[in-house]
Amino acid sequence: MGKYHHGDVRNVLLQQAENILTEEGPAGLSLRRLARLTGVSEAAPYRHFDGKDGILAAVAIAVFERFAEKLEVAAASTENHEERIMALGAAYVQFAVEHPQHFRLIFGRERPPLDQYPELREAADNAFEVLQRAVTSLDRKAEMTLTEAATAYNRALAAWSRAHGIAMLVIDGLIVPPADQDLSSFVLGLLAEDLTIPAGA
Amino acid sequence: MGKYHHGDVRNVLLQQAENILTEEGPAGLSLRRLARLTGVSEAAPYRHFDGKDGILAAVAIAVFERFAEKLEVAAASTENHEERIMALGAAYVQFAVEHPQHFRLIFGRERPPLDQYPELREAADNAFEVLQRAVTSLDRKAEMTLTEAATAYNRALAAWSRAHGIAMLVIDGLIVPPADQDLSSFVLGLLAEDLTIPAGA
DNA sequence: GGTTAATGTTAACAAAGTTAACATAAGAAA
DNA sequence: TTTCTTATGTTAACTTTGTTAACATTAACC
Repeated sequence: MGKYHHGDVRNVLLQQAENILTEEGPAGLSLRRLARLTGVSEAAPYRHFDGKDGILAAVAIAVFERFAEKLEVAAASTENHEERIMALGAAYVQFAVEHPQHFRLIFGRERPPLDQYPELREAADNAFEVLQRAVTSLDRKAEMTLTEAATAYNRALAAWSRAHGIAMLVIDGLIVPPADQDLSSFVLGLLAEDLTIPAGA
Repeated sequence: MGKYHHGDVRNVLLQQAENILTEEGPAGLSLRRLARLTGVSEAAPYRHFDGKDGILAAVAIAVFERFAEKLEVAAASTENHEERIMALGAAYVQFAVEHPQHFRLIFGRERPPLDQYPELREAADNAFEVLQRAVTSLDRKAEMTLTEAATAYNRALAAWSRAHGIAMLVIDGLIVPPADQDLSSFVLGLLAEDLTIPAGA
């Protein structure tokens, strides 16, 4: 009863890994369980991946790619610079809220170190580059002075940081979005909030 | 050779746990290793803590308390509202950068669930309350209209989010602070950055 | 002193990551 | 086709970890 070769075990493992991850987070993902659920021997995954980190890296790469896509769509939604920043921030947070486990995977402790998986680093860099390019309007960089470029870069970091912070704090339950408002308008409100104090103080 | 009772094993375990955590992060902390390093049997920790999560919770509580202290000091450093927000943000990020592992412990996946450890929840709430009180100037709340209070609350969230995002991204190596500038001025610059676009665009 | 609770200990268990040793399939080379 | 090599699977082992049970010792209190 040679039930050897199952077809493309690698992809099935990846898909299954992502399912588990979505439902239970990285804590619930064990190689052995993954193998069992996939209907393959407990050592089989090692033929296709560099151990557990290898699988996590592979999933993380896929997630980064989808994340980058969402960001690109958001960036393309408008030509206006401010609106674009807003759209990006909203998309950033939305992705985190819709796929908290995926978001945690690519930003959390369980993500394998970037410098050990070049493709992972590449996927990450690519996603962030979408952000940076959109926010700093790199296509006009040639016209910028050095200080202008520096300022633009800092604005990018500031916007990114805020979106990231909101995303983290919301999926962590530390910020609870008001129930009487939809998420995106809440997020947009936060993103637009200045630190400058209003007139009457 | 009855080397029973060692004194207060609980505190020694806690201290040792924090040492390990500082050097290797939560990944490197195993109960058995902790026990061995402490010079006690491998099951002894269970007499003092509710398993691994119990130890992590205890350490996290201590960290939250120190974190809250730092924030309080920063909040008390100035009377000016804007400056206070800045000081808080800077202190927030500084804590994260100086104690990345501790910061990750209290905000990351390895932190035991707040609703399972009431004291942990309390410690967390306390720290965040320092933030919120300082930023919304709760002492003047009586004079605020409802919308003013809501605005102030949102400003608090926005400022917190940005500081949190900066902290996360910096300790994750995703934002690299410029080498030719000291950290706090870099952070202050980011915190002060508005999303509004400069005049010439 | 004797009882009881707190605090240690050792021994066992299941689950996990990983590797080694072996088996089988598929494809290239003869 | 036959053979050699490589890719892919399998089982079995080893180590580490979290956790609990069963038992030992100390301290505290009547």
